[in-house]
Order: sequence, then structure tokens, then C-alpha cells
Amino acid sequence: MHICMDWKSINFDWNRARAFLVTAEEGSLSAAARALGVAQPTLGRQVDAIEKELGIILFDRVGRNLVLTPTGLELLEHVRAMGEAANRVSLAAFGQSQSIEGTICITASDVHAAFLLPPILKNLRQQEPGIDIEIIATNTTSDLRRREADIAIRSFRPTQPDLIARKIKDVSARLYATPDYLQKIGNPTTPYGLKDADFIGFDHTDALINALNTLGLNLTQRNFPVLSENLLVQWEFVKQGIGIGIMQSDVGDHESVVRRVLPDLEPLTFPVWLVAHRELSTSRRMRMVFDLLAKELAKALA
Amino acid sequence: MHICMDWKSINFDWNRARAFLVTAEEGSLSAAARALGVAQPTLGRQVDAIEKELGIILFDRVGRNLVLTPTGLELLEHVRAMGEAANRVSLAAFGQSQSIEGTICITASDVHAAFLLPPILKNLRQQEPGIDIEIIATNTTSDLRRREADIAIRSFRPTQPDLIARKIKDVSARLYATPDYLQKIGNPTTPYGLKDADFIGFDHTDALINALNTLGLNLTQRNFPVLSENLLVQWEFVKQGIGIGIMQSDVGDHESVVRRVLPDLEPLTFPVWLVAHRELSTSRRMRMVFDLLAKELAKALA
DNA sequence: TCCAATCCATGCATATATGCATATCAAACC
DNA sequence: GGTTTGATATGCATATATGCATGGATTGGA
Repeated sequence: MHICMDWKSINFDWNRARAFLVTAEEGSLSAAARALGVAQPTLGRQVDAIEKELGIILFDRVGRNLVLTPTGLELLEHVRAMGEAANRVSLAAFGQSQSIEGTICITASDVHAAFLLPPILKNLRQQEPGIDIEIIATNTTSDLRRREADIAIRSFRPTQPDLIARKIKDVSARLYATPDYLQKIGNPTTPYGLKDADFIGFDHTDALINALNTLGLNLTQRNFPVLSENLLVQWEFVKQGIGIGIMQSDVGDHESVVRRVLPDLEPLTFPVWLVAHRELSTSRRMRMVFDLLAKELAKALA
Repeated sequence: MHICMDWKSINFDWNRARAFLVTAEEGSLSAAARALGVAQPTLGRQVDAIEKELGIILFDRVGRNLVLTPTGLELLEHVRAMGEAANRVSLAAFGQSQSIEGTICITASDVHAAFLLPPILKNLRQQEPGIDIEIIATNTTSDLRRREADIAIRSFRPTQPDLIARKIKDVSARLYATPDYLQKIGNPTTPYGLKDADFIGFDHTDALINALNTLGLNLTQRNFPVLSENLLVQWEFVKQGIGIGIMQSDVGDHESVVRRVLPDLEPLTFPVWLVAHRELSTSRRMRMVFDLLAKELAKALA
């Protein structure tokens, strides 16, 4: 090391840099303030302060919102790098933390969150009352590397090498509808009988259609007049006789108001993976929750 | 961008991270406080706070000083990355600044600082009173990329691609001593006559010896009983008759108490480069000083 | 063994930053 | 055109962080 290393170049207020980063990424002071959990005037003053401190203009105040100046854009690139490093700091710190107390954030599909997790969480809460649990129920995949969640329950194998993943098992999914609806479309017993049926779909992509057609059906977009990204909403539609929906077998078979469509049709199968960031695997709290989830999920899906 | 990007992982106090970084790099709270220009208790409390905030122990308080824990070492790596990014932020901000007011930090060898810069700085101060100048006179090369200085006067061509360099000219250096000393060693007129002379050296490396020997001398470490990294100190030794020293010709020839040793010996030559960080070239203040330095240096060295 | 130097911790007065409530403003909508 | 909505600024009371002075502890050396 130098006799006297020079730190004046990093001797600006780093929190103000963070304020700038989040404001630029979120697009407004208000949104950034919400995201960071601080008041909007605070963030506004921090951005003003860093502009003064560095002697540059980061945002043009145009109308009711801020737009980045070219200077701001230039700086944003470097501040982003700070943010990514800060993220790694946070990850490493969490991983090193040996305290069992604290929060764990779990993300799962809404179906898993609603039907699978409640009894498991009950166990966990009893066993470790010091651990708080936050559930993010979403069908969009959260980015574990940004630590949007600590543990994810996924239906695909993650590819990033810095994630650790454990396959719990394969689960099956089948088509369900109410007896009323099935009668309305003539109690079909062959795939051909479903050619004009209404299905509840997930989105406009053909992924589900293709999967079902490989099982012998012959569906098109026309068969999916009702869409929802929320699988619980889909399931309510099915239970109320709107149409045919797909659901995990163990959930569908336990729902008395519906029954299988084409009971002998081969089910769809998909895996259940438990995923966490590798850095976090050294955290005692993390391991505790991860291992308990793995054990209980395997039991629940048996 | 996600619907609601999650920033909680970077929502720790970044200034505390900086406090940890500098403390770890400097080795003590006191040194870090000096380096950052804050009080030592402030830094101590910031380090305490980040330990609490992240729930980890960064330093072991052993005796009167701090030593990194393995956890601290692990985190330091990531915090270093934050620091490097912060450094780039600072560089970019400076480069984008169009204000002519402010400070410019120039590093040069002590000889250049003492003999070359004074008249140039006088000009600069007259021409641009709003620009403050800080001179780092050292014979160790400052790291421009860390912004230990804004402009450097160097005697070698920098290799890093993110630096801009302009060669001013080649200058020559010769051997000087007092008439008294030369008489004492028998007024040598050939390289052989210097075989037992005392030279003032820079350090224990053979670089200078090798350079002189290529001119026909035949010196060894024995000829360098007096060493100083400070060339001005060397020069005082020479002027007081301690031995023979090397000095830029234009400085040595204007010093009346010394004269050339072996006047017909071919001089050593080395280039003078003006160097700055590429990011800074867009700064108005920077360009002003850089261009003036280039012009005046060329004139002064003519 | 004592002394001096150097470092970290603590108390307290002060400076700084934050949050809340509110004013102000611009754009979209009826 | 007025109204609503969602944004940025400002005033003020409060919370938080900082600096200074000081105490306590450890190391290295006379």
C-alpha cells in the first residue's frame, strides 16, 4: 500500500449516489422514495445535494418529472456498478450472518403459496418463532441474485451457476372442470370432444397449448377465451363453471366441486425445485429454512 | 424493468460501507479518519453501525487495534468493488463538470515541482484566479486512475489506455559536483578517473548505475554511499560538496556553485510526458490547465 | 518498571438530515 | 375549462450524526 493512499476521490456522500441510482432507475423521486422506504423530500434533497457536491446536473426538471441529462446518463453507468457491488455486499453479509433471528423472503407461484406453504409455514413458525417470513406470491420469476427473495420455489431448473438448487420431486397436473360445465359440453370422453371447449389460459403464448396438444388434444388460441396470469383466479373461474383449467393433481383431486376432465388422459408433469443463492448457503437461518422447506415440501408432495 | 424492482438489498447505509472500506485499507480507525477528513469517533461509530446493521462482526478488537475477521475479509472484497465504482463515479463527474472554478491536483517529481512549475503556476494563477492548484511533489508514481492526482508530469510514457499523454520534449541530465569536490578527487577528465568517486544515489536498484555505465563509466554500488529518494535533498548534498549527483542540464548549468563533471560526456536523456485521465479530458477546467501546462512546459524546457 | 505514544471508546453540545404536512405545478380526463 | 391525479418543492419540529474533549487501554522502548 502507498504511504498515504488517497481517498479524496471516493469522499463524496455514497448515500446520495444511491439516491441518484434508485431515482434514475425508478424514474421519479416518489417511486424511488417508495422503493427505498424513505420520504420523497429526503430523496429529492439528496439528489440536489449530489448535484451540488459533484458540480453537475443529473436531471432536467421538465414538467412534473425528471429526465436524465447526458451527464446523468454517463454517471448512471458507474453508479449502477456501485449498486451491483453493494448488492454483493448485502448478499455476502447475509450469508455470513450466523444469527438465527431475522427475516427470510420466499417466492413461489401463487398456487404453491396458497396450497402448499400454509401448513409448512405453520410448522416453521412453531419451530423457529424468531424467524419472520415474507412470501412473494408471483408467477414472474424473481431475481435471486438481486436478492428480491432469499429462497424460490420454481418449476424449472435454474441455470445460473451462483444459485444452489435442489429438486424436490416431479408433480403432475391435470385438467379440471365442474360437472355442470362438463355436462354443458356433452360430457366428453375423448380429446376430440374438447375441440370447442373453453379453457382458462395463462397468457397469449402457445406454451400451454403445445403442451396439451402433445397429450393428444387439438387446441388453438380460440379455445382460450379467458386469460389470467393469476392461477388462483383461474382456479376460481374453473370452480365456478366458466371452463376447463389446469391444476396440480393433488390440489384438483381434493377440490370437491370439480372433477377431472378425461380422467385417463396422461397428466402433465413438471418438477419442483428449491433454489437459493450460493452466498446465502452459509447463513444459519437460511439453511434452517431451506432444509425445512425441502423436507416438508417432499412430504407434502408425496 | 420489473414492475416493482426490489432495492432492499442495497438499502443499507453506503457511507458506513465506505467507512469500513477505508478503515480496513488503512488499518486503523484513526488513520482512516485522517484519510477521510472526519473525526475518529465518527468512523468508529459508523463501523459499529454497519456491523449491527448487517448483523456481522467485521473487526476483532484485539489490543489497541482492529484486525479483520474472516467475515470482514470476505466483505472487504465486495466493498472494494464499490469503492472502485465510486472512484469511477468521481472521475466521470469531474470530467462532466464544466465549471472553471475548483481545484486541480498536479503531481510531478520534486525537481520539476521545485524548478519548473513555479513560473508556470504564477502564470496560471494570474490567468485563472478561480482555479486552485495542489501540487504533489513525489518520486513515486501516483495512480491517476484512482485520481490521486488530476495531471501528472512523468518521465516515461504511460501504458494504460485510459490515460491521455502528450510528450513535451526530451530533456538531458548531466553529472554535477562542486569544484572543491572535483579537486579533492583529482579533477578527473576521463571516466576512469571517477572509479572511486562518491555519487549521490536514488535507491538500491541498479537502474541509474546501468544507465551511467552505458555512457562509458564503470560504477558499482560502492560508488553510491549516499542515497535519498528526494532529488532536492540529493541536489543539496551535491551543492555542499558531498559527492557527484545527476541533474537536469538546464537546472545544473544555472547553478553557480557546481559545474559539470566530464563536460564532454554525452548526457542522459529522458522524455517529459504530460498525463491525465481520459475521463477528465472533457472538463473545461482540466483542459485549460492541461493545455497551459503543455505550452509553458515546452517553452520552459526549450 | 515507568513513560510516552498511539489507539479505541464515551459524554455532551452542536450541526445535519429526515419526516410530516402542505404548497405548487403540470398533464390527463371528463 | 374545471377537476383529478401524480409529480416536485418548502417550512418546521424532531431525530440522527458529527466533532471535540476526555478517559481508558495496550504496546514499545528507555
